[in-house]
Amino acid sequence: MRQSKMLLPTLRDVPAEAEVISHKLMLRAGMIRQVARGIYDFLPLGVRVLRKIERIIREEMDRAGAQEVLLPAICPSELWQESGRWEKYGKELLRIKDRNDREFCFGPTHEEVITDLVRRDVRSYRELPINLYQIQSKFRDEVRPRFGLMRGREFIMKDAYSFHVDRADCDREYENMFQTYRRIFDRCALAYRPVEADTGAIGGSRSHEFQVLAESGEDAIVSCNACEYAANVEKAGIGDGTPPAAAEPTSLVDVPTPGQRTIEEVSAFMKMKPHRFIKTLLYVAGDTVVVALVRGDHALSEAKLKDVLGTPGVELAPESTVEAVTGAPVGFAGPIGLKGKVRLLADHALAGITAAVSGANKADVHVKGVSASRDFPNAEMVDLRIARAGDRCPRCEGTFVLQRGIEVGQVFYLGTKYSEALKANVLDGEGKERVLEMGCYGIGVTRTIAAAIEQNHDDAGIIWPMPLAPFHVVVVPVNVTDERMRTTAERLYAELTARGVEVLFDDRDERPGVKFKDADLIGCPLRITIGPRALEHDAVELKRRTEKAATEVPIADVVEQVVAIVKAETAA
RNA sequence: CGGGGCGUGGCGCAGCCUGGUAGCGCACCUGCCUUGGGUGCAGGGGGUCGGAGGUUCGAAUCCUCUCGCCCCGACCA
Repeated sequence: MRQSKMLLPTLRDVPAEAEVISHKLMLRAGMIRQVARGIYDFLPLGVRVLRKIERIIREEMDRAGAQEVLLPAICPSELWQESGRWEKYGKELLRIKDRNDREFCFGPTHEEVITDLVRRDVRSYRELPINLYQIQSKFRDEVRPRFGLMRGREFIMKDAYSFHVDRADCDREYENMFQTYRRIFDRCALAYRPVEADTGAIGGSRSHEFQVLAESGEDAIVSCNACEYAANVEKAGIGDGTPPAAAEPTSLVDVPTPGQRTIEEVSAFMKMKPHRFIKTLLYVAGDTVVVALVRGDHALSEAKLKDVLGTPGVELAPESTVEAVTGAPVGFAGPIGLKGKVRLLADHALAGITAAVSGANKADVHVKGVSASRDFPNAEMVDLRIARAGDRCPRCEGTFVLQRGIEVGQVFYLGTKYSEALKANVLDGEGKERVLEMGCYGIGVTRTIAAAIEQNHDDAGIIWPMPLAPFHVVVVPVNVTDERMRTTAERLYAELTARGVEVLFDDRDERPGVKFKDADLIGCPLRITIGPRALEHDAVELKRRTEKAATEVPIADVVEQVVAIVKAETAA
């Protein structure tokens, strides 16, 4: 591609809208432009990178035995009514009506549509297993789109859905997809970790996220410093900590704490460390009220609470419920003397705690001397808290380190959640109807681009790994008005292109400095510079984007060298 | 949805407090110069100051409403 002809508007200044590095660099490099909140144009350079990732995904999904389909972006509400998600998905579902007032949504994910397809066209166990995938724009009317491509309202996703006659086969495919995802992200040259994850709104029972490690990541993950265990903090199992020193229960004493509601406030007011407190949180799950206790310095994981309760979701109880159950305004709840039948759950870290402080279920009063065994013996002891650095690994003697990650992919074991709702059955070998077991597997394609840049850049710009690079090499004649430089560059451009190398040819009549700055910003892995110095000995300069210095290569050899490097670094 | 901030040529900004008819850098166009890390000189084009209403002789500037965008908290690929 000739740069003089390419729509490649690089920017010297960073548009004010951008905050994180990937967003800034994509704007500056002329890859994307914002059209509306969370909605972007892809310019030619951006599209080239997008296609690279898509290609890797297609190759690996096909290799894994999946088949590509293309489902509609616009989905009829009826299917979503059938699964129950028309109501449940909430405002994130971008809804529209056609001219006849019939309701549709722009698909945020496609379990309903694919399950509908399969229930209509797959009748026999002999046609299974089947894994269908697509690469398509998805729409989620996010509360808070952010960070450019990291969280858009329209974004490109690879989504795959597999269907099986039994659990064992679905498990097999889960593993197959897990390994396929490893290959995909390995080929994208990303530093990532698969971590155990919550199943979220999509539903299901087993899930891993693929997290690209990056400071700017929105997710917090913990990984064991001794074994392979890694998980999202909201999901991570926590091994047994040191039990609190056994102490004789002390008697309960009310402490007036006027207006002190949060742990921080009461802790400061009473001059006691937060870990001596019991945080009492009221949740509603469906129509039952649950009281959850965690230690004052810990945070409750709603994902874990949800799992423990086996409900699709939990919400903090409204003020009126808190007052009805505790008899006190919000801020003074405690485990002692709750009214009515409520389910009481306590985090493991509270087992055996003595001389703790909690709310007294009276306005402006806390109580000290609380003892777990004496004062809430009926509480179910469960894992409720968000993991932190230093927590004990559930699998070994190691401890957790905390990292931030960008979730670029997730695999789910879905089970029969959708097949049951949509009545997707097949006949098995005995002629009996079986509800299909399902798995689903997503990759945020556009988010992967952002993640790749977060991980591969320097002060001058992007540093593409070869497999994702929009061009393998940029050819820069220092001065196009010089006859020999120009013709040499033209020749190399033609020869490299003929050999299958993707070349950006900077044929613009610009100063060398401008060209070098743009080349660094765009970040092609290789640069060939054609200038007077090397040309004197019939050579050009070959430089890697990762390196400062160039090496002189005879003109006669440079094509072979570049071809060899590109081949080596794009090998599947 | 709550809290904070910002809307002035393509991008980055000044001007607003203290009303007087729009400016700077970059980019863009023309010409000459220059050609190894965002070159120099000269000339030039481009802006309903986010929108609507109001105050005023006069509004980018003051007031009201509204729309958009960004950041911080509850969601997810």
